[in-house]
Amino acid sequence: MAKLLLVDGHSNLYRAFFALKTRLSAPDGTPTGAVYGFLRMFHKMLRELAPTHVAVAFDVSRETFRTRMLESYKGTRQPMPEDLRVQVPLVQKALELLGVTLLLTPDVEADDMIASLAEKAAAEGFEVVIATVDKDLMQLVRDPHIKLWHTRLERLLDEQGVAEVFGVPPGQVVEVLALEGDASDNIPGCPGVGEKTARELIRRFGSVAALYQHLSEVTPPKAQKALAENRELVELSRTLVELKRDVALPFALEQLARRPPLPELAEFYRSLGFASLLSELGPAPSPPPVSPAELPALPWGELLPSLEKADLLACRLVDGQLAIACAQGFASASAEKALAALGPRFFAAWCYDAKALLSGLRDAGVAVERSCQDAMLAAYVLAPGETVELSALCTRYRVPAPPLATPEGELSALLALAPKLRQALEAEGVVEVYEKLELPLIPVLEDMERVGVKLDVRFLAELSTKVAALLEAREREIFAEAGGSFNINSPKQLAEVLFSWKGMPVLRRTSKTRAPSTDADVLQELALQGFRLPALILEYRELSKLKSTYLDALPKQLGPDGRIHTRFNQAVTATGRLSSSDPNLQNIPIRSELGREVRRAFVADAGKLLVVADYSQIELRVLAHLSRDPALVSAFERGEDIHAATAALVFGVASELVTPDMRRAAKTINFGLIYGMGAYALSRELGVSQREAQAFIDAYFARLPRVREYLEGVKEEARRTGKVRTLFGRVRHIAGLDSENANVRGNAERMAINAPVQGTAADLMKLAMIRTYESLKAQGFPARLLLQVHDELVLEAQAEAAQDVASLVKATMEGVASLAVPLKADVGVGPSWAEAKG
DNA sequence: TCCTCTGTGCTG
DNA sequence: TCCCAGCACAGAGGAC
Repeated sequence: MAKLLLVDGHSNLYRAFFALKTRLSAPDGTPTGAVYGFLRMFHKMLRELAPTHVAVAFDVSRETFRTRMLESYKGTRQPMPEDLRVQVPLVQKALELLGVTLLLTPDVEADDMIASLAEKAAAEGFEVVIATVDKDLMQLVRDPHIKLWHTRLERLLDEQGVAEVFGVPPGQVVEVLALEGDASDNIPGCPGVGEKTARELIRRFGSVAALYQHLSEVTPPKAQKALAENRELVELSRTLVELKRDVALPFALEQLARRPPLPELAEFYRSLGFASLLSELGPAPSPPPVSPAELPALPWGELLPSLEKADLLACRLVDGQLAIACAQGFASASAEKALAALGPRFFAAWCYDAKALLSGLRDAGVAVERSCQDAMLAAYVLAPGETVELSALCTRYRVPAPPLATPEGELSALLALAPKLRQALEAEGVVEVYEKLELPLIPVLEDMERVGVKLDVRFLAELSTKVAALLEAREREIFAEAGGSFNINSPKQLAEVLFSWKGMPVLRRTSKTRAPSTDADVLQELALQGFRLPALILEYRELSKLKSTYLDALPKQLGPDGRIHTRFNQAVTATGRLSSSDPNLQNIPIRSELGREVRRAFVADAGKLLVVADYSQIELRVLAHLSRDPALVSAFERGEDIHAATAALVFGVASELVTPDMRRAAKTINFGLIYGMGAYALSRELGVSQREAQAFIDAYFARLPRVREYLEGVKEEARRTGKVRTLFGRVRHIAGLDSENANVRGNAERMAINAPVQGTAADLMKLAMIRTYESLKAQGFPARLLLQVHDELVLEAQAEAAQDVASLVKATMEGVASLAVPLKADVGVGPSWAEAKG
């Protein structure tokens, strides 16, 4: 297939210039940093994108039709720095020697030229890729045949990619830029409306025109006022950012076909001192830089017989179509058609990131209830905590990396990786974890992400206003006490105030830079010593954290449906847990009273209720099972308060004589065990001497000897094999167990102790989620899983069904495995997360 | 300008 | 010299 690469010369050259400023020059002293940076990037694109046609566009004059529309348009722009200007002819010469067509058209901006050319080529059946860092070119990705190679992110963006990176889909890029302006192009936008507001407003209203039709509904009031006052400027900005797509093209597209580099190129590179770029030119001076062997693109009907016979398939989504590859080549068809043709063989096909694939298929109107094979997850269970990037996998499993940014490149990499991954899963003994836990979890997580959780934004806004007032009051007190103003949020400035101005003692230094620490522990201690400022700072910090991370940040993540759609990442943690991001909903406050208020904002939709279920003491129960310690097991079997029971045991008193302090100490040791805590950490935690802490630990192990034996056994196994396993066979590789450095070794040992416990709990929860999801579906319950917070599940159910759902979830969680101790789950029902848990 | 690092703090 | 596993914020300073 013909593929046209259009390079925005201007933005890429500027970027290369600033990145490599003053760091390179030719033997004669001419600066060459920008030339080098540009060419290195250019060669990389040729390699990764493998285009058949290439052109690079440069601006040649500053006078264009736009300058006439806005006097200031580009008027205030700095002239090109001299050091950069002298490099332009060098870049152009190199490109010519590379056999690349230059587009230098007076009176037309390079962006307009690119726009016109891209649309023409797309109409003629080209795949078009535009290489730029400029935001305004993103508008062109509206056309499904046009994609954007973001040279900074080194990522190929399709329509969805633009939406991810820019915040709105390509069709709305112009609308957003009309509001926020574009500093690099001197587009004013609306003063007072920045990046965040602009994107939120367009997400809500859709366009500048619609925004002005509903101006009275615009919030915040500040934005409404700014928009009302700058209507003309906004509308002019909108005209300016819209690219011209009707520039006459004085040549045929075929003239842009790549030509072999000229023999003089090598000499030219040598004269500039670009030794490393010479290797890009290949062994001989003349052969064209052709990409490595690619899968041939074939019409669907032609590939189909091969697909039906093939024993290895790879797939991915391309523009809403499902592309399928086998050794003979690749082809794409509508998701529906492709899935119908594949039938159950889809489940054996390999993709990268199946959750994204399933989600895309669903967007394309096809709901698949089971996942296909996933190279990302296979790589994850093989080496959790390591990167699962596709290019890294190619290196790790020794398969040649094709141009991975292209669909055919990714598909051929998957075809090469799949057998290696399958073999490695078997060799490592993690096939079960992959097939029974990770793959079945994919549709569950996809559904949770899609459903999202409703947020009461008005409640958060009110709370934010209250906290803002409290913060201002605290700030005044702090400045009065400090005797001057400073940025309280800056640890550096705060340290200056506390330790230099006020002369308080430096209690601890940070580990990375040895700067005086100002963390909560230090402030707490200083407050205890009678200083007033640290106590105020502690209060300020709590409020500030709450406001910036939760009260103000969460509403910004709201989807158009009024719900928050977090991402549950399945291939991140080293222990097998999930993680949550964008936003992280696994760290919503609960420990402090004010923080807990945030959970009131997570609410059930009308007519529904939230059902919350959390495992009680899951990790300690896992430890009891793994160690089979009789005292621990029987305490759980009898359903005792586990911390009180261990306190009675360790302190040798009857259970009714356990004091709160004794229970607290036992609780700390119980938790500490799971983390491999030592006497030093325990002494700090309990506020006792290290000797006393050691005595506690000795007493603990004397009463619970099997726990000690288990922990020693895990360390021994880890030292012998370099890895540890969960009850379900999930593996974690651990380095450093034989290190000479006691610090490194201690860290490794603690990881070895913690991973099986934390990981087994994670496995149990994953299985419980899969079963809950299946049961709800099979029994037709009007309820959906929404969130997982490691040992807790949050569901939303029709109010009438909520109690039954609660019973089902509880039974499912408790019955997920039969351990040496019972599993216990507590459930609650309520209108909000806070109330359902209470 | 954007990106990365650092310190800090929230959760289980 | 802190106790495992995460993610996100603000500030500060350098740069593919």
